[in-house]
Amino acid sequence: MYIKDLRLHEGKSVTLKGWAANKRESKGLVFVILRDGTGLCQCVVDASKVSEDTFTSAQQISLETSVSITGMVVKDDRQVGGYELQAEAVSIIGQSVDYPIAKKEHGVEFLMDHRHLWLRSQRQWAIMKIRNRIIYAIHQFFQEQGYVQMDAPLFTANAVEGTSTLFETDFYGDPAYLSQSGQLYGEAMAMAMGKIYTFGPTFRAEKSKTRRHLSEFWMIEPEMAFHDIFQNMNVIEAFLRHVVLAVIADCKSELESIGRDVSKLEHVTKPFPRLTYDEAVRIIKGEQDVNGQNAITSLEQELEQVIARTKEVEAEIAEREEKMKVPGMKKGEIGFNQAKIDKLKQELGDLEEAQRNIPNWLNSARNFEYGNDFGGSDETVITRLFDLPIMVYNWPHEVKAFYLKRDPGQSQFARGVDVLAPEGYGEIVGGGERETDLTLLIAKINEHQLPMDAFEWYLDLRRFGSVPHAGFGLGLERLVTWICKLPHVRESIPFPRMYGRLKP
RNA sequence: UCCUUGAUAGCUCAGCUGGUUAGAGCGAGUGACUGUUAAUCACUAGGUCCCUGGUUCGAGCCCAGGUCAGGGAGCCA
Repeated sequence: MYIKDLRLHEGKSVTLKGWAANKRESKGLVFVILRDGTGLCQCVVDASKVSEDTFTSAQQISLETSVSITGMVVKDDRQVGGYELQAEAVSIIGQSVDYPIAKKEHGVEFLMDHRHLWLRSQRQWAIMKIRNRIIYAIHQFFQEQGYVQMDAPLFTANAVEGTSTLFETDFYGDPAYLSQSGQLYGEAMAMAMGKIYTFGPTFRAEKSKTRRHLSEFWMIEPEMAFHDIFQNMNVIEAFLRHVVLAVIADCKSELESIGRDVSKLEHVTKPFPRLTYDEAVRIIKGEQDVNGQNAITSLEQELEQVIARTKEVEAEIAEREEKMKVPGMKKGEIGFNQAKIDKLKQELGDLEEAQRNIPNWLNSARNFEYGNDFGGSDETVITRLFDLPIMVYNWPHEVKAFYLKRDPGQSQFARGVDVLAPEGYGEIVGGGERETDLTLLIAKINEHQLPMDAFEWYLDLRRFGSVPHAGFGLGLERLVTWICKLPHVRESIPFPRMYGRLKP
């Protein structure tokens, strides 16, 4: 019997098994908020209605103790799930002594050290439910479109992209590297199946400490034979739309409980803007407006707003601190003011952070040099102007991977495409059409100083029935982060692995 | 690797220009209360002020070096 099904059993006696998410006690009454993975339910234990043993057990329940409670299902609109259990019998399954995560705000480091327990809290629970729905939607989309799922190897002999970001391991005495991408293997399989997608972990040893980076993340990499870059963009757009709409349809309450504004996500029903690199650069530098908005001036306005808000927050903190100095304030009121001040101080810290960052971003946008790849701040600057994902294609070939096809008309460009998520989230997809010209490919491998013998098998794909093909890679955690509007990727995966974090 | 901010009770933090015995709220424990939603109220316990060295009559506070963490850059999905 699960909490989500209580409404089917109104007026009947049922048994729930779960964990105590909260407990309150009065004389002769114990209130337990039970959590079973499907929802929350308040259970009321009344001393006058149950045996002495049952009541003693109820009193012994502490935070996160696991229990089995039998009782009558009663409708009660005051409750979270709309129902309440009036207990008849209570038995403790496993005690929980001094549960570390209190009903209170905690710092990042403390929560990350207790990730194995943090996952039980409501917000993390909701995020993981959404992650699960996203994963299911991804498989649904590709399976329904006739793609074959394939697993690429995780041990590899060579780098796909830069060599500086590889984790080296010992493979029977020889160096082997944890995979940065399954794409080259995906291309091989696409020549067997037509359309494939990989779905697995990838590893990057980047010493990055930002809100967007993990050392271990899950990547979805579709590859389609007989597709060019424009068909590729069609697939990306249909795919992202399908996933977002599936989450909106099936995870309404989860999105609501984490405070996500669903109307912002609903914009994905509109066609995704497709910009060339040249256009995108003009927008970043403020030379071209988007819907009457200018990248540079709107960022300057934001900086002004941040400064104004900082003054407001500082004034409110000072005012509340002054009030608290006056003697005779009630204890409850002191607590209330203290909580407010703590919140405001946190906001103040974020605002000060923004005041340090925005001028740097403005500088980097104003001085953007044509021909460079976009940095994190450039992505933020441009995506703030849009309310749905944008696709940027035709990049200078020097800044992109060796396997991307040169544009036949303009050989300075490679047919790569990046998808940037809105609301400042940045790159979630990178992909493009693959180079089919054997000579150009060999030249590129040499140019990137990659070991030719490691790529002989890949070159075979061009020697034996080469066809135009394209594909892309989607970072699952970045997608989850955007859809949930999380402040950091670390909350988008059950146990994040990142620079400086290997436990728990 | 670089820039930047920080480390004080189990947790979140305050601690003035260096000054005697380091504080609050929450949590925990005990007690009161028959319907609570982070319940409320009273009392109690709880500290190697991150580490090492220095300046000083005196260091939680100043200086130097280190460790760990937050944010950002580079790199990337």
